[in-house]
Amino acid sequence: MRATPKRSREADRNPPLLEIYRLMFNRFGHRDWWPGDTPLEIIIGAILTQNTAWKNVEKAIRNLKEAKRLSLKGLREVSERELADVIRPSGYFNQKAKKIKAFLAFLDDRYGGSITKMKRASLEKLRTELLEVNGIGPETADSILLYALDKKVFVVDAYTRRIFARHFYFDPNPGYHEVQARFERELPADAELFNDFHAQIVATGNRYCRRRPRCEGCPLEHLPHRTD
DNA sequence: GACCAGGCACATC
DNA sequence: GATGTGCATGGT
Repeated sequence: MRATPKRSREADRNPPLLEIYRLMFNRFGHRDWWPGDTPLEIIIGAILTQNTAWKNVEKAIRNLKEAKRLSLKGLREVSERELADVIRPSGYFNQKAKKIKAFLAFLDDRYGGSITKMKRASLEKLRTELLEVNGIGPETADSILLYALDKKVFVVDAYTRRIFARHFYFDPNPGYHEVQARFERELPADAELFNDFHAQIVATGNRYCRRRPRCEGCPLEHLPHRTD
């Protein structure tokens, strides 16, 4: 018999994940995510927000709209160079221009340039395909699947890992799949819940659980947490 | 002026 | 499999 790690005693007292959702929801209200009007805008936003403050993404999206490039046609016709210039405020603009172009090539190649057609494919098939697109990793793929294509996946981001590791749901620096699997196992399989829960986590993370946590006023302030 | 943000690919060990 | 590095703007 192996010695029980110290963490598990804390972990055993953790409220169920749904209770955490309720705490956040009571604090922030329904978040009405993703902040974007069309599936395409959501997909572009998911790429632009990689390791970037959303404020900067908003500027880049505004630029795209003003340049009339936030459409499949507009994005196909713009050069990678010009696209990079338009999305400059979002940072990593050369990389991200390449990534957007890679997504478009994928969409045109596999789904005849139709997001509607893409939507009809299965979650598993789409996830595998998206991960093969250069510049789309697990979080971006899952954000696209959940928020643009209405697929039932739980999106894990830096805040999800940080907040829930901090409150003993995981060891420090848990893997993406480990976290995702637990949320999907323990929560009711409900796309609307997955949608709003992730949004609540971002709201909480943005305000209270950045790399240097500011726990005062956090909806989870009263729960046990690591202090390192 | 340092630190950080809703990641990802690629190199190296 | 874990760990390190480049990518880059703009807010605190």
